Amino acid sequence: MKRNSRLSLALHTLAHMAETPDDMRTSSDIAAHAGTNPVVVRRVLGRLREAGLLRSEKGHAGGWRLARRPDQITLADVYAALEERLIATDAPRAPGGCAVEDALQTRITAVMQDLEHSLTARLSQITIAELGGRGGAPQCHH
Amino acid sequence: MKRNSRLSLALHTLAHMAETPDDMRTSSDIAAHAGTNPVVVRRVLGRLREAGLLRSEKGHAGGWRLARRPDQITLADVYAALEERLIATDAPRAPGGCAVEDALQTRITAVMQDLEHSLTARLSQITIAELGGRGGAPQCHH
DNA sequence: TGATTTGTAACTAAGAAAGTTACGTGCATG
DNA sequence: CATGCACGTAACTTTCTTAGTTACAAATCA
Repeated sequence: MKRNSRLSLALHTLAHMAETPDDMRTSSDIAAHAGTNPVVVRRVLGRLREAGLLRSEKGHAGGWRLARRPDQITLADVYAALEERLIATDAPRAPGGCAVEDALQTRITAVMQDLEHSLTARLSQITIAELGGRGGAPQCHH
Repeated sequence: MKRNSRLSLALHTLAHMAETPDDMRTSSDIAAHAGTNPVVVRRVLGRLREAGLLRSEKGHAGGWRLARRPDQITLADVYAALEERLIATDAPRAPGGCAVEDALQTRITAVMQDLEHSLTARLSQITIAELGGRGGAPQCHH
């Protein structure tokens, strides 16, 4: 895994959970399934828990489970939870430069933010239930 | 500069060029203006040249100039020229796994591609002429 | 010819993120 | 209560990407 790997891991895991929401999964299971490390899984899923998308339990029968119904979790929730900024650029410089440059920077930033908003608007229309296959797409079992 | 720095550099440079399309600019000038290195500038702008957005000339009075009118260059052109994939994830694994996993991967990939298409559709509606300020926005000179 | 500028290769530096190890905390069960 | 299991997290290493830098050949024009 290389690019967008946190988002990819989160999406795969959530989609799986959406299929069987009652199963408790351990980070080891998830890691094995995703071909990665349990600690990496806990790091990523930890963010989703902080955002209220997942619940985790310690101890003997512990593990991870959805905190809401699958059709109540959108991709925008996931995107926000991971705090990824796919589009936004960072401000290249302090605004002390020339006026032309500042105006240009302002316009570019505005465009970027607009694009980011379009993206999240679209993400908010897709739930992990649809991703998991329970949303009209052909369905299959283990 | 850190994130999306190639895109940011390209956008700033093109926007500036859109304001005064007849000026020939050297990579040194552009680098100084952008707070970076001439070689980096040539690397980024080289991609834009390969995509037919810019022309460069060697020698004494050489430099860089737009290859088309500013209102004929869209942000989608720039995005494509830089071959950035803001959204797409790479395929996490070979498709030899279980059927459920493959179906899920297919669905996630489809969503990603859909998002990428939405993005480029939006990008194609914005020209660098608008970015530069000649598209209805308040205008200013050096 | 000589100054100037692009084109590019080769290398170094810096940063981000995954992977790994280790260990503390909490919980269920025998 | 003791044990085993699973999360939570810190600290470190590894890997990858990309910017930065140096160097030099090729091209252009006064």
